[in-house]
Amino acid sequence: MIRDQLADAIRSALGELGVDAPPTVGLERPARREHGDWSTNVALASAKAAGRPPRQIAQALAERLTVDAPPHVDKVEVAGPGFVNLHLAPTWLHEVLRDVVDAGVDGYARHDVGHGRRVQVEFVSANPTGPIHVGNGWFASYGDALGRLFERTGHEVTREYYVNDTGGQIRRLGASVLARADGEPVPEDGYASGFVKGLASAYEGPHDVEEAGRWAAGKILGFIRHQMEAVNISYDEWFSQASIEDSAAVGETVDLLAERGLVSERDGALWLRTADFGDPREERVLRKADGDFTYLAGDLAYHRNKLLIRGFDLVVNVWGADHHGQVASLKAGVQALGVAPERLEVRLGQMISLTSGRMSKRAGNAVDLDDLVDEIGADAMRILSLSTSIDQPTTIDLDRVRAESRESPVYYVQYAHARIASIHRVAAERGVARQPLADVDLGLLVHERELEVLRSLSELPDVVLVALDERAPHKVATWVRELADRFHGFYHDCYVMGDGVAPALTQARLWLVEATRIGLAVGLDLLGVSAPESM
RNA sequence: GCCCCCGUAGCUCAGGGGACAGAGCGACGGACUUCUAAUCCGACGGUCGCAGGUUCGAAUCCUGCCGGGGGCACCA
Repeated sequence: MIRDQLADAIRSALGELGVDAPPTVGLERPARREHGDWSTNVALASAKAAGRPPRQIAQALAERLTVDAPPHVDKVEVAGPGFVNLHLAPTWLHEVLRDVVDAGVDGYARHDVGHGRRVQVEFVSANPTGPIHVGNGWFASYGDALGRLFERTGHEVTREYYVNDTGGQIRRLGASVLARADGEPVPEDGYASGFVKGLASAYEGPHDVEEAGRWAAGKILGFIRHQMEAVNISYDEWFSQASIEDSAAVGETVDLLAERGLVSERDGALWLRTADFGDPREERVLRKADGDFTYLAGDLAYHRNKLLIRGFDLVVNVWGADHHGQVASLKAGVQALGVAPERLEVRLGQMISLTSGRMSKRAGNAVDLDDLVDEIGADAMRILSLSTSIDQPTTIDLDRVRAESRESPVYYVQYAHARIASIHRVAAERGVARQPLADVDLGLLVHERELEVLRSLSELPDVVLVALDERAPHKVATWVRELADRFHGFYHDCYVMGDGVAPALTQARLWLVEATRIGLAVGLDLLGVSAPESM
């Protein structure tokens, strides 16, 4: 990789100058073209320790790198307070093209930082009391895309939906179904949605809230699964909460905590001491005075199952910010079970609301995910939800989303892919076969539009790693848009085939186009968006 | 009261120590006899909420304040 070569060269040049290099040599791609292809701030960073002015170090470094130039470097300049800017010959980008083509869709920007570690991503996990809504869909895209990033970086991923199929929730659902079936109004705390009403008319089981609730939850879950598949999401596991709570798992988990000497009884309740594990509260209740376990106890049993029984190396829970209050006690409880804290991550997504107000099933102002998908399509929905950080509270203006759906950024990117497919088709029609890459003169690719495309492609491996580290799949969306942007510019200014394009240039450009196709395909796949051959 | 997130162009958002702050949409003006105009090009548009601080350098980090959202149960 070019960066390593440059970093090594800089490090050894600094050594010859008697300057201690910082542990990592800061090398970045400047935002401005005139600042070169790569730029280093080592002179600025090491000035203080070296006791020399940064520009003086930069000057000496630039001279060394000019005399003993690393591969592709053809001009070195000192700029600003002490940056050393490296201007590279286009050959470095031609190597990028080869890297992309050699690796292909399967291999380019694939990393093995995970070393096969088993990661579970749990997301959505909305109660099966009705179809999931657009807000849930936002986190669904996020969780799935995060899983894709983990997969591409050498992790083994399990996508999981935790199904609340137990307790009061289910009884309220059952009571709502029975009330509807009897033609009575649903209870105050019930579910009055049209979906439940529709289910009720089909219910033929016994007049029992538990039975009716379980039946309805199963039906609803089937629908949720369908909603998820409609946005290209497939779960590996639908984990039943009842399977935890109806088993001895909760009691066992509490016993385990007791064995560790962290549990005490007071006022008829059982308390877990959590203060030592980063919880701002001293203690949390595990078993209420009425003998029932708390939600926390059940959740700890579930997480014991994830982390100690199934033994995932890393568990990532994607939650809405309205569950913020659960984080500290859960993390503390998991540590109390003896699990290293870094094995459990909770990503809180800020609230998604509609211009008409916060979405709520109870309030009845939620818009079902599948309704929006029917209108704008799954790909537009995914790009829309994956274009912004989950730290950003989002307000969706549905009228606007509908109105703008035809101009969705997704089409911009997909169109680039379709154009490429079209070029390949036309080339085949005209009998223009691509020669083996080794026989093609990539040195002909010197147009600024061509180089811009290649610069974007060179960034993808870094983008993937940063997106992974920051759990920020939207960075992939930003990148893929930029690649498409540069490709459209190339497409406009640089004909691949046609009058006045020499056969050798056609060959080089066909490979550039192919490399772009690979980049777009990788980026779109990471987002779970389709890459059409034509539009 | 305490905790988390956010405040960047008219709107929706990127950028989250680096050199003159970006994109889409909206509004303005151009470009199709070639591989898809779902495209391209140009111009317009900003006290990066406010005030201090750290730094060679702050939209970015720290502190305080203002504004918005969320959370602080023997509920799930």
